[in-house]
Amino acid sequence: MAIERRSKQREAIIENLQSRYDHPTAMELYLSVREVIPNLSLGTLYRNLSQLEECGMVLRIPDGANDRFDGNVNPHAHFKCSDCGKVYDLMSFKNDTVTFSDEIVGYVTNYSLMAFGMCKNCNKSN
Amino acid sequence: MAIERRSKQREAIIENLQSRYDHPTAMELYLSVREVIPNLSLGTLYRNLSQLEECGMVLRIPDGANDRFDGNVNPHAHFKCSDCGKVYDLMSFKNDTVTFSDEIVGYVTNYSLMAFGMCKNCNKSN
DNA sequence: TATAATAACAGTAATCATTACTGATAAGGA
DNA sequence: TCCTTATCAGTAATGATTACTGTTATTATA
Repeated sequence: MAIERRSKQREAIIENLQSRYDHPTAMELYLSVREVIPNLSLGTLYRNLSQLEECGMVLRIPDGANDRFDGNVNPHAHFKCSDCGKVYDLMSFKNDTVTFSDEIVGYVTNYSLMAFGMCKNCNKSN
Repeated sequence: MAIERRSKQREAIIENLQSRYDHPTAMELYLSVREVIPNLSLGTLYRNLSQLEECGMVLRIPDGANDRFDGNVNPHAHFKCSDCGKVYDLMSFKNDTVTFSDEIVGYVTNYSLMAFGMCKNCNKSN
């Protein structure tokens, strides 16, 4: 269902997400938004994240069973540390070195690139 | 734990995976391998997939809560149809058109690139 | 500004892929 | 052949996400 009304819960969620540069999981975001709206429901958070993703205001970063969310909706690459699990924005490759702004954030050992769209078969039948 | 002994279950799993070019989920693979080993346990499949991934014989393709598996361990890009959910190998981009071998498989509307490795902080402390 | 329709909410139960556990089986070295 | 223990089958537990139910609050209209 599309967004039809405003709610302070949704506005707190998007505001929180746009004010940070880490890539919180649903639970991390939940705990953070609860500091502003203490009785925010987890179901409400999930529902709003899905709505906001659908209307292009939030980017979902697939990360196993624990997706992450990003207020920066320009599609851009990410780097996940296999050791601590943190997810960084990834701006450029240079050999095996990842550069973000002017700072090296880590060393790539593997990657996963998934493109989304519509395959030829489905395009034909629709 | 590393692999130390052979088992017909594990061999059936890797053989099945290497003989196909779709990208089965754990359940799809389970149902397929059960045609050879009817009493294969789902837990055994998951345990072996994790072991095989760890020792580099199987590639895990992150796909939400429903990961997919690939017997082709050369890291390579994938294309997922948002309509039918099928996952194709993706060999090259050309404008918005995806080409696999000589055949167009679909039209890209979005993508997700996640690089894995070790971040600077963890690299320092290890 | 009041009223009414219903989107959105809080709280909670259900779902479902995956992981962990337990006792049995079998690989492979001595 | 015997023994150690990796691996197994079967099943219970976990945990993120989704669905459901009754309540609240947004917003169009009178």
